[in-house]
Amino acid sequence: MAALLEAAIKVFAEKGYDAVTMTEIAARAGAPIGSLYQFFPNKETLADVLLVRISERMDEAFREIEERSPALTVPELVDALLGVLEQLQDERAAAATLIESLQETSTRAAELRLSRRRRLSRILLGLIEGLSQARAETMSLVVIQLMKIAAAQSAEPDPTVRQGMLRELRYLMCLYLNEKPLRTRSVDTPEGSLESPGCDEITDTSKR
Amino acid sequence: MAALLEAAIKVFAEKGYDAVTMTEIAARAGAPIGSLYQFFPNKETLADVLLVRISERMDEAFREIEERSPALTVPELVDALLGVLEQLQDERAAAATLIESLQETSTRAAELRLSRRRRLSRILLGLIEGLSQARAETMSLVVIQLMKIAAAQSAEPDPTVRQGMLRELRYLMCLYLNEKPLRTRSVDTPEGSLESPGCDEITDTSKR
Amino acid sequence: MAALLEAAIKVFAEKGYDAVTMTEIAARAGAPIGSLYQFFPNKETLADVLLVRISERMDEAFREIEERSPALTVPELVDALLGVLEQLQDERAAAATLIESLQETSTRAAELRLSRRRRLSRILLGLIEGLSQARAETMSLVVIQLMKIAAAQSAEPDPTVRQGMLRELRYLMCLYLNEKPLRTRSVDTPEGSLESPGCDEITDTSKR
Amino acid sequence: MAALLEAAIKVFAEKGYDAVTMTEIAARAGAPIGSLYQFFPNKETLADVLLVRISERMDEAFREIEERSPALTVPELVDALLGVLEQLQDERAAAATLIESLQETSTRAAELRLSRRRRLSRILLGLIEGLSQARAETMSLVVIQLMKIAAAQSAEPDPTVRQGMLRELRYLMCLYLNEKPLRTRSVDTPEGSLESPGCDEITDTSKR
DNA sequence: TATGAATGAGTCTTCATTCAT
DNA sequence: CATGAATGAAGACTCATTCAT
Repeated sequence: MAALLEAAIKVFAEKGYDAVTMTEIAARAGAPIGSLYQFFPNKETLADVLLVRISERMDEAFREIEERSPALTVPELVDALLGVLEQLQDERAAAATLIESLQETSTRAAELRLSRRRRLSRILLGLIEGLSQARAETMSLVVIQLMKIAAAQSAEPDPTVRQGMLRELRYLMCLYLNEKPLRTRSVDTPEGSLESPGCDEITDTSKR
Repeated sequence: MAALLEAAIKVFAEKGYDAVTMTEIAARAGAPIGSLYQFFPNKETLADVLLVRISERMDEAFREIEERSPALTVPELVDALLGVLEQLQDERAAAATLIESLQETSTRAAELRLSRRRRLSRILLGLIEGLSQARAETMSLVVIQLMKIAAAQSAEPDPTVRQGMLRELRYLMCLYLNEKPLRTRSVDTPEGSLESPGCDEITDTSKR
Repeated sequence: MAALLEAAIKVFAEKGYDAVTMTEIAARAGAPIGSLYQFFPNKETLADVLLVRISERMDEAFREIEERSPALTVPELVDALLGVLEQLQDERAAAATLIESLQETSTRAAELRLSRRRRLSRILLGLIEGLSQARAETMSLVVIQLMKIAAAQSAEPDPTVRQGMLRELRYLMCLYLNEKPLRTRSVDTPEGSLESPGCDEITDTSKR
Repeated sequence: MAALLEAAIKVFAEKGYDAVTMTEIAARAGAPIGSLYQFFPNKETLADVLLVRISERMDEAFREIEERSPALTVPELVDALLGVLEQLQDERAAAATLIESLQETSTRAAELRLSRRRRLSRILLGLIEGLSQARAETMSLVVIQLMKIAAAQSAEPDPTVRQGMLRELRYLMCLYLNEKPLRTRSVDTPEGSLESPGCDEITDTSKR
C-alpha cells in the first residue's frame, strides 16, 4: 500500500489528477488494479488519502523546523522552509493537482493544513517581537504561498531563470520576515547596485 | 461566439480543464454542441484560443498601467496591479487550469505572456533607480506570482481571512518595490503593533 | 448541377462513399451546400442519381460499340471494350463505391445495367456464330467483370505489373471471345514461349 | 475473441467497413463494446487483424491446393480454387471492403497476399510447361481476380444466373489454364451448340 | 483474499440536414 | 430561389469500477 501511495504521488505529480488512470497508478506500483481498489474504494478517496498522507509529511517537516526554530536566524529559517518543498517536490506537485481537482477535501486534510499554518504562526511569533496572533496567521499564509511559488520553479526549464527566481524569492522572504531589514541593508549594500541581494548580507545581524 | 468564450472562461474557472465537458460549455452558453465545434475544432483549440483571449485582456490591462505608471506612487502601482486580477477573476482562474493542462500553448499566448512580463519590467525599471535589466525581469516574475496569490484569495470563503491576506499581500508588494521603505516605516509605525501595516503609511514619502 | 455531379463523381472515386461529406462535394463543385440539397434531397439520392448518370454514359459507350461492332475484329472489340472503362475511369471507380454502399439502387439504374448487358449480348451474338441467347447473356456478365478487373488496374502502383495485367486481360478476353483461338495460336506462336501473347497474333485471322 | 472476429467478418461482409459500427460488431458477438476494445484498440486495428486472419485462412487453403496440385488435372485445380472462396464466402466479402477502406494494411497482410500469389505461381509453373516466372505471376493475379468474380456471384439473387455464371467462369478458367484446350474442345463440342461447356469435356486429355 | 478481464456510462467529435435570412 | 450557419443524433473510444475465479 505504501508502494501504491508513492506511485500515485509520482504519477499525479507528473500528469495531473484527471490525466492519470487508476490502471496506470497500479501498474506504476507493480500492483494489480484489484489491490488498488482493495485499499481505496475509488479514485477520489485515493486522492484524499494521498492528500492526507502528503499533508502529514509536510506537517512533520514543519514540526521539525518548529523544533529547531528557536536557534535559527531568519535566513536559516527561510532556507529551512524552502528546503521543505524542495525535499517534497513530487508531494507538492501532486497536492497541487489534487486540491485543484477535488471539490471537497476530507476534514483530516483540512486539519493538517491548519496545523501546518499554526506551526508556522508559532515560529513567526517566536521570531518577530510584538507580532499579534492574527497577523502571524496571515503572515503564515503568505509565507506558505511564497514557498509554493518557489517550489513551482522546479518546472522552469531555463536554469538561469530558475536560479534567479529562487534567489529572489529567498530575498523576498527574508525581507518579509525581517524586522528593520532595510536599515541593515542600507548599511550592507550602500552601493545601491540593487543586484539580487543575498539574504545573509541583509540580515546577518538579526540573529536570535 | 463571444457567449461561448465567456461561458468557457466561467466553466473552466470553476471546474478546471479536464473536468469540464464540451457539452457543458455549450449548454452554459445556451448553444448546441454543434455551434461550439463550428468555432473551435476541438477542446484543445478552444482552450488555446481562450488563453490567447485572456492574455490579450491582461496585456491590455498591463499596457494601461504602464501608461499611467510614471505618475504612480508605489502603493498606487500595487493597487493598480492587484486591481487587474481582481477585475479579471474568472479569466485568471481559467488561465491557470488551461496552462496547467495544455502541454503546449500557442506561440501567440507565449508572446503575450512575455509581453506582459516586459511591460512590468519596464515599469519597475522606471520605478526603481539603478535597477538592472536582469533583476527587473526576475522581479517581474515575482510580482506576477504575488498578483496570482492575491487573485487566488477570491476562493477564500472567510471574508476576514481574505481581507487580511489581501492587505498583507499589498503590504508585501509595497515592501518589495520600495526603496528604503523600512526606514520610513520604522518612523511611521514605531509603536510596534506590527498590525498589518497599510502601504501608504509606509511609503507616502516615496512619491515619484 | 452538372458541375455538382461531376464533382461528386470525382470525390466519390477518390475517397469512397462514406468518406465523402456533402460539404466536400459542394465545395469541390464551387457551390454552396444549399444548392446541393436543392437538387438532391439527401446523400443517398445523390448517389443514386449519380449511379444513373454514370450508367447512362456507360450505356452510351456500349451503344457506340454496338454500332461499330459489325465491322470489328475480336481484338478490336476487346480494345474498344477496355477503352470504355479506361475513358470512364472516375465514373467506374465512383460506381464501384456507390454500388457497394447503397443497399438498394433505383429501378432506372437497374434498367440501364440490364440495357448494357443486352447490348453486349447482341454484340456477342453477332460475333460468335451459333451462340445461344442464354449463353450470350452469361458471357456478357463475364466480359463486364473482366472489364472491371482491367479498369481496376489503374490503382496498381507498379507500372510493370499494371501493363502486364492489362496485356494479360486483353489476351484472356480475346481467348474467351474467339472461336478456335488456340488452333490459330498454335500456328502463330509455335515456339511455345508462352510469353504473354498479344491478342492480334492469336486472332488476326478471325476478322469478321 | 474468436466470436468477436467471426461477428466482425460477418458484419463487414454484409455492410462494408464504414457502414458498420463498433457497437454493432460487439452486439453481433453478444459482447459489450468494452470487450471489443479490450482486444482491438480501434476500428482500424480490428480491420487489419481481421484481414490478417482472413489472409492466413486463404493462404492455408492455397497451401493445401499447392500440396495436392501435382496430382490435379486442370479442371480439378479450377474446382479446388473455386472451392476455396466458396468456402470462405464471408471472409472474401469482408476482405474486399477492408482492403478498399483501409489506406494502409499491415506488412503481415501484404506478406500473406504475396505468399498466396507465389503459391499460385508455383502451381501454374508446375501445370504449364515452358511458362516463364514473370508470366506465371501475372497469370496468378488474373486467376485470383477470376476467383473473386466467382465468389462475388454469391450475391446474385437469381439462382439460374448464379449457376450459369459459375459454370461459365469455371469454363473460362479452364480455357485460360489449358494448353491446347481449344483443339480438344473443337473436337469435343463439334455440334456447335456453344452451350456453356463443361471444363471436363474440354480438358480431359490434359491429365498431368 | 487477490486478480485482472469484463462492463457500459460518458466523452469528444462529425456531418447530414434544415431553415432563417 | 439561394445561402451557409446552426443543429443534434450518432459513432469511436476511454476508463472507473466490478466481480467471477
